[in-house]
Amino acid sequence: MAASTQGVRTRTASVEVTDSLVEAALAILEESGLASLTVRSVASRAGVAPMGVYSRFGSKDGLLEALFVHGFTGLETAIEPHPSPSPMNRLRTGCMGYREFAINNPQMYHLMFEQMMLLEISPEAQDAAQRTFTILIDRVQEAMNSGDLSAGNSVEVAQQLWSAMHGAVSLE
Amino acid sequence: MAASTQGVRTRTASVEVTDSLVEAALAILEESGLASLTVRSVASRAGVAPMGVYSRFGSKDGLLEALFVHGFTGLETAIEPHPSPSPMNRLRTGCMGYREFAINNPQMYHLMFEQMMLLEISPEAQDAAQRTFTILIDRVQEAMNSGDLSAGNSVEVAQQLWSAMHGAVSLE
DNA sequence: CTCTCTATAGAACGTTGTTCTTTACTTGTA
DNA sequence: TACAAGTAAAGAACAACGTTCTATAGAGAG
Repeated sequence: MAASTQGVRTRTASVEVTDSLVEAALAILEESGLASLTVRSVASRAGVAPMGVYSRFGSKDGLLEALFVHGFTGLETAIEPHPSPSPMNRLRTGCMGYREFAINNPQMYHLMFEQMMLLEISPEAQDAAQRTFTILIDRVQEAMNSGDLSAGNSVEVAQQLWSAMHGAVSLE
Repeated sequence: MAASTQGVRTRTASVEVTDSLVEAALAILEESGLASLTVRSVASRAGVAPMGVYSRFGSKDGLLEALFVHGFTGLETAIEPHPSPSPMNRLRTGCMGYREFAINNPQMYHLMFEQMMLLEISPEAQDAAQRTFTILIDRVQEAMNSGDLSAGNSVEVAQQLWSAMHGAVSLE
């Protein structure tokens, strides 16, 4: 912030505090669950006052949204399939990566779809989710092009695939 | 309660207060969402003190669980298909009833799967959910018996069907 | 009619998200 | 180097939540 009115870059104290807060929140989320993720607990673990959360993220929801984006970034790399010559194989390993992510980060996975459903999410957060979904669409399209998957609307098929995966891991 | 030690049935004041609380909670849930469903707001709307919720349901979670059961009872009748000679038709109308229930009672639908995922639910509440799921299994089995659906494990197929439906309406 | 017991109303407690105020530090200037 | 100015953080404070406590009113038994 500040940066004053000049072009001079002001060293704004501790930029890494933002990362500390996110890290602390992630740790608490996976260790103790969403119920224990309070503004006070996160700030305390990060070594700052609760006010810090509001300076950086505006509100608790802002912090949750940062976690949301972080989660989708992680999911994006998780569904990045192993390099394989077979498009169908790439699609399969991507789906398995999705399942593993959900199983290994249950709290985070739950938070992500929690937010997606009931909290209105910012455009940039929506971008993060869309980007991940696009990867799935690309994999489906590849499989269709190679003939491994019968041709059709790749977006719709990807949607159904996501639906099925989400439903399956939720029940699991 | 009490009912004293004798067999004499004591008229315990107002049994219908329990129903009033559930009704008030349902109204607030659909009108204003889960965030507005506080112990105070429910008790106030039902015309009793907050303590009433704890006398009847033990806690707020107890009240939510009562709503959970109520919701599954409603879902059960919603997926009860139109009488039709075709098993496949009955399965389809049941699935459409499921979707309509979710769309017409979004808050309730969300609450039901919210609870199912993160709150440990009592055996009787689990029964209510199981009973609903059993109906779906029966429909699938019927369709399999008639040959409309290729034979297989009806439970697994029903699970996949539910997963797909849940995923679809969640994204929708 | 009186006594006893139960269930309720209403206040109170601890914790939450959020805001306010004071303090201390960083930063640009003389 | 010393000083003025502005910002960010610390910690108290506030409203609302779930929950508990306590005193009271009201229903049944004798």
